[in-house]
Amino acid sequence: MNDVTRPSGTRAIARDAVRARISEVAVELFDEQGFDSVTIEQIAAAVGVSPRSVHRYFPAKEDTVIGDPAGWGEHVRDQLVARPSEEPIWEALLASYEALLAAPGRNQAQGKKAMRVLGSAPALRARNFEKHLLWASMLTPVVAERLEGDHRELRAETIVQASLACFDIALTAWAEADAADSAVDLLRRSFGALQPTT
Amino acid sequence: MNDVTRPSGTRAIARDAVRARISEVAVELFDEQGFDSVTIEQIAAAVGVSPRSVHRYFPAKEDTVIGDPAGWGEHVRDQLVARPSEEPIWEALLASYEALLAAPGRNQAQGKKAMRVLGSAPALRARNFEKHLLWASMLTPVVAERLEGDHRELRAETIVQASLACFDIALTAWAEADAADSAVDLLRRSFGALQPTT
DNA sequence: GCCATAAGTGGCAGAGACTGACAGAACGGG
DNA sequence: CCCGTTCTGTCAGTCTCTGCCACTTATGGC
Repeated sequence: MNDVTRPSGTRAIARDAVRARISEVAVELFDEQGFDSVTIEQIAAAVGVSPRSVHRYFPAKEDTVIGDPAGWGEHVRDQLVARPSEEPIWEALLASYEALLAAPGRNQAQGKKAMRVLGSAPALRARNFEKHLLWASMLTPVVAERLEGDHRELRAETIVQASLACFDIALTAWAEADAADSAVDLLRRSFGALQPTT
Repeated sequence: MNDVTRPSGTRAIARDAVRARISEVAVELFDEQGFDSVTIEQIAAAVGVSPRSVHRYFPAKEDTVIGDPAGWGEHVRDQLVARPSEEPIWEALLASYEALLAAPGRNQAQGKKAMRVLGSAPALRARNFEKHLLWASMLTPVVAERLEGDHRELRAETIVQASLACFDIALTAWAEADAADSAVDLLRRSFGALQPTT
């Protein structure tokens, strides 16, 4: 996951570290006190930087939890493109998301806490949806390519959004459940509830 | 358009009228200048009320465009409950949304402008998604009631979210299209791209 | 018709998120 | 070691949103 930026430098490393630290502290505080009652000032004080710097790393308060949408979105898209073209689209999408869940750099415990916090505040869930829209714009062209018949664009959009909804539902259920089911199992189950028409 | 506030029940009438007027003016301004560059103060001045009052009618700036989520959500749920129980769930959901589109009080032209504005700003799209979450929480129990087999809750959640995605996609496409297709046609087409497994 | 009550409104003060500008500190390359 | 780049903190400011209080006005009981 660490795309150690080529420009050999202590600076880039330090920046990533500070960024990760802010995110970590923020999620911790949100989990304890609730998203709304934690101020940027508190986060900054806990980390040991100025409030201005927190805003430099994360444009919006919600981004401290969401992370970098574009990076993971590209990951999913690349997985999807790599799937064999004769594979049904729904299975290809499922496999792509599974690959994301299995990707390195996804700390299970911390990821679960982040998901739990993410579900606690409407503002966060809404911001998370923005990420989904970004992913949708990346995935829809790939899906449309594979479809046949009329209205490919609209159908592709529908299928992609539905798959993202499955992804979101599975992760939400996983974060709330008592660890009885794995995220992958929930994802497969959610995908199993729908089927694109041919 | 300007209702004289003469008869009995002046307060309730005036309240609804002011609320509608604020929403109308706000959407108009957002469409002209963009959501972010219009301030509450401008809206208040254009309507002829104080900024404080605008916030009294609409807790958040985005709500001037979104409207009242709970009211329409109940409308959809009531429609769904009223559908015959032997009807396939996917058809029942489609019929419920169709009834919403045909409901009185949905001005076609103004609705289209609102949808266009709604798609223009991330903050608005996010807020719209919160409406979807509210609707989902109302519809999921009804859908779960109709399902059979295992994992009813998760499957119901998946089906409801997918249907809401269809609803959103159809309206977005309708607002952007050159009026070639009606909203109902687009909705049916989007629903047609998916099918819940039995 | 008169008056007490409740509802609605406006103005004020303040918290909090976010932004731009600028000066100083830390770091990396030469 | 020096200089330019990068990062950071401070300051000032905008805007959304929320209590609070005083004032106006419609409503209902008499």
